[in-house]
Amino acid sequence: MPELPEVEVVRLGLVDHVVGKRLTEVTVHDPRSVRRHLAGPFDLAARLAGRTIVDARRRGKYLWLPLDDGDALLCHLGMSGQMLISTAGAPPQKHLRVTLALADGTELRFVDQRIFGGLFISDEGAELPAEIAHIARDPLDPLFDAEELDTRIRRRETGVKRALLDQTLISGVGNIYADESLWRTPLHYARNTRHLRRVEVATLVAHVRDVMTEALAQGGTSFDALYVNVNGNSGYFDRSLQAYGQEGEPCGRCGTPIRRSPFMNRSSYWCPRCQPRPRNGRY
DNA sequence: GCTTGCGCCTGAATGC
DNA sequence: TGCATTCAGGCGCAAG
Repeated sequence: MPELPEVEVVRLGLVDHVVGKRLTEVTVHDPRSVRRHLAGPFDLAARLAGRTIVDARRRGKYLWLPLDDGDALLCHLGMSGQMLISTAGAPPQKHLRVTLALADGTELRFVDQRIFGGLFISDEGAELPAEIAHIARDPLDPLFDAEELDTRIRRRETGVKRALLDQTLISGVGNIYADESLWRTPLHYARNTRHLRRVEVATLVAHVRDVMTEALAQGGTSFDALYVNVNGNSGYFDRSLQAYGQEGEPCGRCGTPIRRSPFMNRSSYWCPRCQPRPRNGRY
């Protein structure tokens, strides 16, 4: 599934393949993929036709394409979304949801098996769409403020992994990178944010940034010039994961079998020795 | 205001 | 073999 590094790879692909180009016709094949565009699929298509894409930007896992009229086309890939460049007339992909035809004869195609992602237009959203203004900066953003995060996270009364997944505190962190960063620090996912020490928060944030930077470096290598890549199989996951998905495997530090615990209707992977479960909520 | 949990989806994997 | 159930995940929003 696309996490921040994969989304950044997609953004770079969009810069290369669609920025500066004019949209000629937009076809919505499945209205569920534009459900966040409240005016409906026909309105979305009509407003995009004839517009020129002037940039490709990102905040956290959101992408947006500023248009020449000041509006922006927002995109979230969700769990399974892909942005593909095709030549017009190429056979449709199995889960093709929206086709955006470009004046040069190519097509930008939004393909999404599970429809957790989607497209919508933000009025006057070229600079920063209002719909995503609540999303915090991510750790790869030059203006990311680690001091501010430290203050806000330690004011919270919640588990540290919940905080990592809260996009209003820090964006771009999904379940996989949360587990990897907590393993590296190391911290148990249920540690109370209120009782974290400054150095623990600082170390955690440094590891989040490292994990993402490493994944970005490796994800970029699988990028194909004709394919705005986003299938999550960046190769990084196969080689480098220390915690996520490693249930029963020996911890890379101490050899203790990695454990899997239910967490927010999904899973958390952790080393019971390096990341001991807090007993009273403080530790 | 802050925190928590549900529902949206599909298809692979698992259970009976 | 075939049908039913479970699981995975990010995010918005309603409820607590």
